Amino acid sequence: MHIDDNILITYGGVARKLSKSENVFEEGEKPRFFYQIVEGEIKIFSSNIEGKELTQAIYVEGESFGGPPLLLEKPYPSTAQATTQSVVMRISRENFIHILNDFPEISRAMLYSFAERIYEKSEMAQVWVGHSPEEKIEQFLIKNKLKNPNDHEEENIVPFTRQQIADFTGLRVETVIRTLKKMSEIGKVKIINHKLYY
Amino acid sequence: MHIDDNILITYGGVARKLSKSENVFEEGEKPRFFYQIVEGEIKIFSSNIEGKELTQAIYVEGESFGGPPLLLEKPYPSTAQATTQSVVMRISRENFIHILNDFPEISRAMLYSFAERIYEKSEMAQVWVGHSPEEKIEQFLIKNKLKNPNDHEEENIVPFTRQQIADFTGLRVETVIRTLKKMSEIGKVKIINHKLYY
DNA sequence: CGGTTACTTGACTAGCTTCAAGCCTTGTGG
DNA sequence: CCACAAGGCTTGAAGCTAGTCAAGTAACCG
Repeated sequence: MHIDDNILITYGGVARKLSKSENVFEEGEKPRFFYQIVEGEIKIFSSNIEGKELTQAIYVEGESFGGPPLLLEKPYPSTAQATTQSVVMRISRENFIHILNDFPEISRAMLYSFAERIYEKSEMAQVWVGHSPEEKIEQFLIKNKLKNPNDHEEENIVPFTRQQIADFTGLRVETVIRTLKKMSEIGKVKIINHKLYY
Repeated sequence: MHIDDNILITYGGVARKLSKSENVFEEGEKPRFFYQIVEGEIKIFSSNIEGKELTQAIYVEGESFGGPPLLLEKPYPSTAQATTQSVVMRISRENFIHILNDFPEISRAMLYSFAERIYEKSEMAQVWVGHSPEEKIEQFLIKNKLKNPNDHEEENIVPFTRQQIADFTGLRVETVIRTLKKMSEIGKVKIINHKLYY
């Protein structure tokens, strides 16, 4: 889902710069804006009382986020945080709805984009059904590989740290490390100089 | 999300009766139809190799399901199964898209319905973040209570079997039973005559 | 009232988490 | 260009606890 920047600006869109680790919005807050990433990377996560995080998604340049809670006017179920210095454009709920009304094709694109997100989240369940760490990690790697269809020919570097894999799968770093080691021994992944290939 | 039955019929909708435990579609299949429940209850779940199931959602009369994979033309990530004798109406992808084009208000309602489903799935993550069984079960019960806003005054019966709670939370029945017992001892839930109140 | 489904309990085990400590890699500033 | 800081990775040992298996008991439905 990507709305042309010019349209956003016409409807009152304002760009804002975020430093690394800065939050765009936080779990529990009431939504006020629609956000689209101009530059950088935004991570969506929820956390429990002990501070453990579960990463729900990572969005990059051109993608939008926070739409569903905004439309429904329900508090954010998760926090959005810049993982790197970023620039996001934001626009009020009111104007966002004007755009949906004025541009049926954007409305339609949004429907497909939401469908995509539901589909991804269902797939994510596959990661969570897996009872062994190996199953979870493998599902995660598979899901991720499918997202980069150019790369299906050979093993490619996995652009995640062990901690990120842990946050996505709900495992501990140490478990991820030990499991990946085991997986590399049986040839399911390659680890060269600490870098992970799948 | 509910489309008027007459509209569905006008666009070639056909009703089909399902016995208990019969599948509407299965994980991996290619979607061909849009489904809406006329009567009964449909459970959506994914399973791993060992046959363990994770329930993703339960839909009832008037609700539709299977939309996202159909729109995206991607294989079903989960299986849909009647939990009780049911009747579902189905309509081809082509005609479903005609409806979306012919009725902008249905298209809009669908967008909000998808937003709702994304929101619910994000909330569901809260269930999975919880590392202790107690945390998971409590999150599940909270989520469920919020869905019945009429019932917020006192403790109400929980309309799920322990097995269903287990399938939703990814725990084992025995663990659910033992945890609920513990929770009833500290007053978080009530168990009267094997029935659960929260 | 008989059969089926749901619930319960106990004992045991595997393996994930936790804690603690140390190593490697990368980027930055002098 | 080098040194050092910071973040990421790795390892070991020990404990906890959810899962498993097995064997019941209780409730519900026709």
